[in-house]
Amino acid sequence: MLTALSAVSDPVRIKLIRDLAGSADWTRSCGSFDVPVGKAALSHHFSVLRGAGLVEQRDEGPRRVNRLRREEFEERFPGLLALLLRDDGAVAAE
Amino acid sequence: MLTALSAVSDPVRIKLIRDLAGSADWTRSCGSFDVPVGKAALSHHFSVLRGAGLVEQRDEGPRRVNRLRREEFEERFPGLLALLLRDDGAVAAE
DNA sequence: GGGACTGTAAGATATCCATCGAACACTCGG
DNA sequence: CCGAGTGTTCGATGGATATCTTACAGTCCC
Repeated sequence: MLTALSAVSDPVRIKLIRDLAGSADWTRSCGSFDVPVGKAALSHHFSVLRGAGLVEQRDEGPRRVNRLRREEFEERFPGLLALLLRDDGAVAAE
Repeated sequence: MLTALSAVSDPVRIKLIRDLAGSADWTRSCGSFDVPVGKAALSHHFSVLRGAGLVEQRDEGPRRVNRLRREEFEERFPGLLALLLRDDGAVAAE
């Protein structure tokens, strides 16, 4: 539980989750997100999201594509994903 | 939103919230919680919870008593408080 | 096979934050 | 007024973590 809450307490990771939520499963490679960090940090953030059970990854040729684990996450932490996806703009405002 | 999520990503603060949820409003002074930190750190944690809008404080003679702002917090972050109060033991397990 | 591209791993740095100890402000009861 | 009790503030410290740079491991295409 602390793992999930910490994973979700980062502006970069929230943006990743939101972008991922707005795309179909397995359509977004790691490099396709517009976040202001280098690829090493990005890789780290995906690792954290994976560790929290929020994101699943799969190799597809040279790229690694992602999927938001909606159902699994909802079962373990009911309402948390919905909370993150609502209220757009609240992140940047703080 | 990040403020609230960060506030809630700490084992000491989660314990405070849960203990507070199990008590009537304005019945718990700051020193009445069984957490393994000194009073300076405890004061800091209450400050964070206050800043996140989760807790309200009031002076009552020499003591400072607390109240969980259930309705207000539920309105701003639907489902988050319920998530924290459910699944006892999940914090210690991580 | 040699580049281009994508992502990870390792090491270094820097910042944030949880904690503590000590000093201070306040209230109450002798 | 003084001491006990309660909580805050300040400065310092240590640990976690977000970030970068560089180097490496893949895959694909020419």
